[in-house]
Amino acid sequence: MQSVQEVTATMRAKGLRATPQRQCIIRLLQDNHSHPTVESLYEEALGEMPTISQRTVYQTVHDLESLGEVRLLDLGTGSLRVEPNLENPHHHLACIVCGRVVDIPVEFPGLRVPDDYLGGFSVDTVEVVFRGRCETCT
Amino acid sequence: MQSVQEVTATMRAKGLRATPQRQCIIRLLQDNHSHPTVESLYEEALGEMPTISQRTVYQTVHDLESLGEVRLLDLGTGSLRVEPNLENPHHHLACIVCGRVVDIPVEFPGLRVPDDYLGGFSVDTVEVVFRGRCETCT
DNA sequence: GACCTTATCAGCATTCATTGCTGATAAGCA
DNA sequence: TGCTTATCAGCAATGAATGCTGATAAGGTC
Repeated sequence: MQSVQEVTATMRAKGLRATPQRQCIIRLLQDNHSHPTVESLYEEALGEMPTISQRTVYQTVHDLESLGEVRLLDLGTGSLRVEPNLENPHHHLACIVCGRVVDIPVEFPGLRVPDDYLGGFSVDTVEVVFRGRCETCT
Repeated sequence: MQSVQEVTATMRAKGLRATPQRQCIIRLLQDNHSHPTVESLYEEALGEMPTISQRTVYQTVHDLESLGEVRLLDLGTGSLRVEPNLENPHHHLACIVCGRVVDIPVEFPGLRVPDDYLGGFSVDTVEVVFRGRCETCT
């Protein structure tokens, strides 16, 4: 995602208000490669804004998705995860025990649906998920 | 998955009881390529067994997973989907609108995590999900 | 800087998928 | 046929996510 200044500018350009709550969440997502859940984002935000509500975090994260600043991942870990790193295309490696997710910044050429199997589908995205156990969960 | 007879034999061998409810669900899954949700399986089962409970369907489906007869997929469509086709390795194409899932029986060579990025992870499975819109949802 | 309009917020209730729990039932063995 | 005990039905409970509403404050205007 872009810098806090750029994102807030984009929000204002779209008629959205750059509230302290939103700026706080945007700040917490800067250079964040931990794929946080909304819950963990919320808990971090509580440190800076003791009255922020979980609802606001959900809303903000969805707003940021609409603006194209983050992606919301469902990797089967039970809850939504926020992915602010859209600049470098990559795939994911997820721990089936603790839910930790790390980026695999590799492109796999030839990863497309053969025409025979398309059956009228129009494909937008390809997602590769490697699953296993991380070092501490082995 | 194997035939109804084979699966029930496997269950008995493992000390599980082959109840009519379980046999009904196993039958509904035979040659089923629709990736049904538990809810839809339950509704189909109600036609044959009007008193079966959703809870039983959940339990049975998990039991079948433990026996290695089915896989339970979370493709981000909001609910669990049952995959009885484990014989032919394949990936998935999912409609982001209606949740329909079809198999893509293609293997992609070279789909592995480069050692540089493993970081102590031991990888068990690779899953490729193509997302888009199916013909009727376009 | 003060004012006003209205998007946003906090907090709570609600939904939906899934799992926990318990007395009653029936599968499969002797 | 009878007995033991896994399984079932039905309901309550959990957890993630969303809907709702009065109160609040962001940001443009004067």
